[in-house]
Amino acid sequence: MTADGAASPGLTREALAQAALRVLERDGLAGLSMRKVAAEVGVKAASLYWHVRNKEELLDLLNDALMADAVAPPRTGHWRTQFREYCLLHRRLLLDKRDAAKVVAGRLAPGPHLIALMEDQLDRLREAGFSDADAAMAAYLLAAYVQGFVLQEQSPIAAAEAAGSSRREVVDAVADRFRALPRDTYPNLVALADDLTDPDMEARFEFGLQRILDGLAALLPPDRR
Amino acid sequence: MTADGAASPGLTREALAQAALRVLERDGLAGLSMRKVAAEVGVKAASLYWHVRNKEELLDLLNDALMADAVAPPRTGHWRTQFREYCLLHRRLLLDKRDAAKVVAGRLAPGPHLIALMEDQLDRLREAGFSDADAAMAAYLLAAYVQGFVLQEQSPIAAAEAAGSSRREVVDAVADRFRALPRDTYPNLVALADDLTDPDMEARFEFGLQRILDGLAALLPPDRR
DNA sequence: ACCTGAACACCGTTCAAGT
DNA sequence: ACCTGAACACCGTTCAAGT
Repeated sequence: MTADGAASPGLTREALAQAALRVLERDGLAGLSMRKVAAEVGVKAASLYWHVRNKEELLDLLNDALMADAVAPPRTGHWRTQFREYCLLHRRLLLDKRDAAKVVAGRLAPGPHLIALMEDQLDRLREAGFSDADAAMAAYLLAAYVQGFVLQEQSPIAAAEAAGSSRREVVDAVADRFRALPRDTYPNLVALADDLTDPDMEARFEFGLQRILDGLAALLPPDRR
Repeated sequence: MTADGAASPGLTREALAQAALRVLERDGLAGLSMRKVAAEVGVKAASLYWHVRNKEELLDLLNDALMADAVAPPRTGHWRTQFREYCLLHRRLLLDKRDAAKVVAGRLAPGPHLIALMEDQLDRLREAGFSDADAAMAAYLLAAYVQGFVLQEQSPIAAAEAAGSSRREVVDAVADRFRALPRDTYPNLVALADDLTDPDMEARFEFGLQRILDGLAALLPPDRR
């Protein structure tokens, strides 16, 4: 069927990645074991090592599978709105798959899907007028922001779920801790307890995003901002 | 000796945190087990559960212990230079302790040391002229940036070490992969391969930091920027 | 070429039992 | 009040052996 002449309908690395994706969704990253992925694909754990060097390599495959659904926003309008949209989409993508940020974080070998995304982003940044060096730095900065933010946003949820309480409860507990501090040594924490624990993460994400975009805009000549 | 009247020289939670810190430095986060921390403190693993609910709680203690060495920069000069210094120090702190960013990331319950730090930062931000809401958001943004950046920076090093190759080798390999891409479909990645893999993380960190500070400055009335 | 059984050296956590 | 032995239900990985 395929051009490479191999007839084997057997285990593909792609099939492995999909299986890992299902286990991730079901059991989270902490529950993702070689044994479970193997079972998911109808095989024993030891067999996986024929297809993959070790678990780390399986996570690389999973990483790329997570990026498979990434889409680029329409290439119309100001570069600022394009990149705002880019970051919102990327956050959504990571947020929608369980523990996705944890899988992606600190994994520097980009898979083919991420590579395609980077190419597109760099193209837009250069067209917007950024220098080569600035475009490279800006792409890195935006990716780091989104990943870092979602990691911060998603991990406590998982931890709270594991402990059996809701996100809302956890946040409220933190706010209460702030308010309960001695006002004379922690006047600012007491005063800003509500602002610090505002549960509207959407707004929080947007705030940081706008600051970064403002900062990037300042690199451009005034007529291109 | 102490005011609380307890004579027990036995295991403190503080001693546990210090032991965890030593194990972390020696074996990394992946090698940090309850059994090893117990051994480090001369006790069996099961005993730890008398002092701590579970491993998660031990990691909370470790988290706070990591923040114990944090220092605040001098409160002189422009708010911008104060917060630049703050972020540089915070990055240094995380970078100097093995896997520190991984421990800290996504752990939202702040320990006493982090609480003191937040109080100080909020105070400076408000004095600089930020509104309550903006000060809260800004503190979060800066912390998220530093943690996210160091996580990205530190994890691959650990992975490379585990695989037996140096960071330099890994980065070069990525650059080679970019350059080896077909130039017609990935012209930007090929052209910017060097910029994208610039190993000067110090400069990369500074770039993002300056963009964020620029963006924050734009929130202030012109005369206070 | 691909899969398995069995083993090795580990995990976190619980719990009855000790002192 | 604090610690232990022993057990349970897991891990990732290797390797000889199967087909």
